[in-house]
Amino acid sequence: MDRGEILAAPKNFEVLRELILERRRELPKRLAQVAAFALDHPDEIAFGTAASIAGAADVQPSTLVRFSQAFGFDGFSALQTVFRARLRERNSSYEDRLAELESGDAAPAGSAAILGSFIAAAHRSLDNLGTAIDPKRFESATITLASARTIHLIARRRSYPIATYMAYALSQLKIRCQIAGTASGIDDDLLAMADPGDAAFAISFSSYAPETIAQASALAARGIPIVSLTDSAFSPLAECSTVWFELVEADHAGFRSLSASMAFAMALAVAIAEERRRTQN
Amino acid sequence: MDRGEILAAPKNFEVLRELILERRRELPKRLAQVAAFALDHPDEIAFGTAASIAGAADVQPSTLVRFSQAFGFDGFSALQTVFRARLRERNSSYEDRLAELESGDAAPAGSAAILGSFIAAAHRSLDNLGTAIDPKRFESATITLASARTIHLIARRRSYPIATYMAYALSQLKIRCQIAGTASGIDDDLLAMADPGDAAFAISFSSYAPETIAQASALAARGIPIVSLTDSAFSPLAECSTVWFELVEADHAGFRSLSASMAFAMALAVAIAEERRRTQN
DNA sequence: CCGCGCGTAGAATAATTCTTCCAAATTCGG
DNA sequence: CCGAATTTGGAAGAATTATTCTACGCGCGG
Repeated sequence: MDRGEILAAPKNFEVLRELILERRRELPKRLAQVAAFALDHPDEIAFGTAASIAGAADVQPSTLVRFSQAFGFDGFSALQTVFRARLRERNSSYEDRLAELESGDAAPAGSAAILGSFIAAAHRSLDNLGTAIDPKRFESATITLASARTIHLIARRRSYPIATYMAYALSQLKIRCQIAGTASGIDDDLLAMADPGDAAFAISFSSYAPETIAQASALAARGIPIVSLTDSAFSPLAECSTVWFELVEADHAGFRSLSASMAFAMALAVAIAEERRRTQN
Repeated sequence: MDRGEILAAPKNFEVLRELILERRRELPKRLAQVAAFALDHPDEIAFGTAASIAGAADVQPSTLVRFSQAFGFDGFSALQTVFRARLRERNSSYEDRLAELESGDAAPAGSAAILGSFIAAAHRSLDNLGTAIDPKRFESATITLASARTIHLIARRRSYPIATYMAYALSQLKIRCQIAGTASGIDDDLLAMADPGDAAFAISFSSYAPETIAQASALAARGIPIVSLTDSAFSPLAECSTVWFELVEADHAGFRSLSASMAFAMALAVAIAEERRRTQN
């Protein structure tokens, strides 16, 4: 059996893929059959059971095990793990870079690795943003906010920078807005003056700031439409919102940047401006 | 057991998700816990085993089965199938969607297209960030700021949100910082108290805010090291800085989001904390 | 034409994983 | 404060799934 191949099992899908392509010709018939199937239907491998995959590829389950072992895996399950990992991290290229940076004993100094991680995390967040946001809801949020006389921005702590940015962008776009979250005392008074012709955009993540929730639901109770950005469908913000979006920022060691949220915020601001231009002219 | 719920198990993830959201209030504690976990970590459910998921969600495996049955499934496996199907679909259409987004103003409705453009722009910005930042300079910036007693954050207008975010992050990391840019009058006084043991991080883009430049150069003149983030080597900020970084955010129709800057800011904050931890312990 | 070796199928076995069940704990209504 | 109903934890068992093993078939060289 040992033709000198102590090849370590690749733990990265791309590498495995290359390896399979490379060795495809020299494999025996049934193993080649498995190889072809694996590259053509990676999802099937990721999710199926040995029996179901064997059926689909028209081989015996044991052939799958032998195939796996031929590539250095312990058994079929180990190989399957690689196929699953690929689906988990759905943007493989960025993920690779991250892995390189983190495992890189070429040791690009500590801080550079941290930067790399945050870049990778931001890429992931953006990908997630693209798939997680329902265009229709985005459209409807846009319309809601575009038809408001004044847009109230509600955010604290980690979300606060997003609100300040939107305040800046909206002002530039000549859209009236009012930011809550500065000097605690004044906020509530300002929000008390909000009338039903207004609308609010609230942002709150993770350990939800009580003031944000309180202010948002107070406005909601008075019939003011709320659009919100949060990180869980269970967020208390979601409850009182007319339209809400779930956005989970990927993290590096627990620290999250706001890259995707910023892209979202900016897109929303510009979309609102577009909508206004369209309807008012 | 039957409280009249002969509800058919949803076969499609979206429907299931809605159903979970709808019924979450009336669920008992542990089942609610599972519900939250399921919606927050759908991938985990898709891939894990009952035992591993139960561990992650901090419940018993049997609770997962009960949860599944409460939603009309035969058992946990049946529910898991729905989560897997979702990943499969998403993954297959993922390349398509990305292609749509990047090919620019293609099809999707107005506001969704805007969001897509901003996402694509943010991706480009991040790529650019990865290649444009010199690891050595990043390292040196980290060290400079890590050895400061207090870090002064200087930013206005469009850059201001970055400063507020860093202020938040640094506080969380127990690093003393002082933000300039709030009430104009006070800023200069606060900065006047800065001593040579401090350092500053200044951010300014494009049409450089005069106050930012003025404050940065005033500090520089007093021998306080300045790290800066700007968008051109010719920026007036670069002149008076000890270390500076050039970061150009890609734009959509002239509007820029701050995605890459946010990733940079967060990385810098964490790198500073790491550096402090390393040198002080 | 015969024997040798590699590859394969299929069943038996071993391991893992899901499900069921019941006692203990909790909650809710009286 | 008590009792009934519901929910929960945990472990035993049922089912599924992966792996191993042995015998058979096929091709190749002697």
